[in-house]
Amino acid sequence: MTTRAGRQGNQNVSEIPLPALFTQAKDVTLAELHRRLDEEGFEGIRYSHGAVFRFIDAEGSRLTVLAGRSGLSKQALGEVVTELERHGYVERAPDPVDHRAKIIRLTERGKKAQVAATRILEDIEQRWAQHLGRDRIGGMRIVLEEVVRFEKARQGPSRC
Amino acid sequence: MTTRAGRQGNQNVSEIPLPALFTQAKDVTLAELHRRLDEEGFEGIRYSHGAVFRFIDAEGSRLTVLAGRSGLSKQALGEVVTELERHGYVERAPDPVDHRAKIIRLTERGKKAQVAATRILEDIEQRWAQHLGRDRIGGMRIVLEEVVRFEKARQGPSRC
DNA sequence: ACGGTATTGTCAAGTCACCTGACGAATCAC
DNA sequence: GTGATTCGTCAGGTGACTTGACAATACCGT
Repeated sequence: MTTRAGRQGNQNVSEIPLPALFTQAKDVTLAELHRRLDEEGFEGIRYSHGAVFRFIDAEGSRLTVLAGRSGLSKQALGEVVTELERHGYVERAPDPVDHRAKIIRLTERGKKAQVAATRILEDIEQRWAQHLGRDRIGGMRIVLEEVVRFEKARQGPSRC
Repeated sequence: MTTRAGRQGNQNVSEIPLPALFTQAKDVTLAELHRRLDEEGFEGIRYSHGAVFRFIDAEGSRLTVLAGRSGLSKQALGEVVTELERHGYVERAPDPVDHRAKIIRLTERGKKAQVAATRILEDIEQRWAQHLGRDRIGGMRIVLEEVVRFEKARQGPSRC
């Protein structure tokens, strides 16, 4: 039995809507990334943790800075940091200059996880390139970035 | 030529991770879709409602069928249906054959919203095509679909 | 006709990824 | 030095899901 719906009087059933297509692409990529991270011993890493791994500075960053860069609220990011701290990927150190602030820093384990995640994502992209064409995957990346930039420019101007 | 960064081992910031890229593409598309639906008088439509609009049959569908097609649990889908019912997009009618089941059917308003959503998404894609190249957008779509199929084939066999 | 099993949809409760509002502590601006 | 601002946390809420339990109904073999 086919899992396809296909009985709707409309012809283009195979035309999967754009948001669904993007979501599926994200989901399969993330599933593979997390599966392989887990495989390598980096357990408990979830989607939202990327906000830290992606934006943290080598010498550590303040929570507020991380929140700003990731676009999350500082409360949300604080929770993510607590979670990562519990798993041993980051640590909170008091800022010697500003006693209100704490500096969030990757532990050794955190740095290794960061490197592993980058490597796995590159590997996934390379495998796609091998099977579906290097120029086609590269083109997809570029067009996606342009699409995002284009739509943000269209929607953004209202934002102050 | 363009501002592209070669992968020379330099940790250039412009290499946005794939999951983030897909998520951003989804977000800007969905923002535009919902903004324009709202503009046309179709209010209260949210992301999860697509599970109904995408998979419902013209003559109506059972909740269980919709859940199966969308991949959601029937509880989750039931909640979505209740929400859409409250906004007047769908209605629950008892199945005359099977008294356990209820048939979920689009109202006139629901059908108009469905048509509008399809039209808006086509329009968004066409505008991208005009500004960024028809073949490039078409290519992105095809490659994305292949990527999803490829990854699902890779991940799928181990499941179940 | 009857008892066992499978199916339909709903209720309850929990998880994850966010959000806003309120707040004490520390720093900055004048 | 007093007031305003900034830093991170606590409390509580929402949206989009999940699993488990359940009554009502339908199906099936005897």
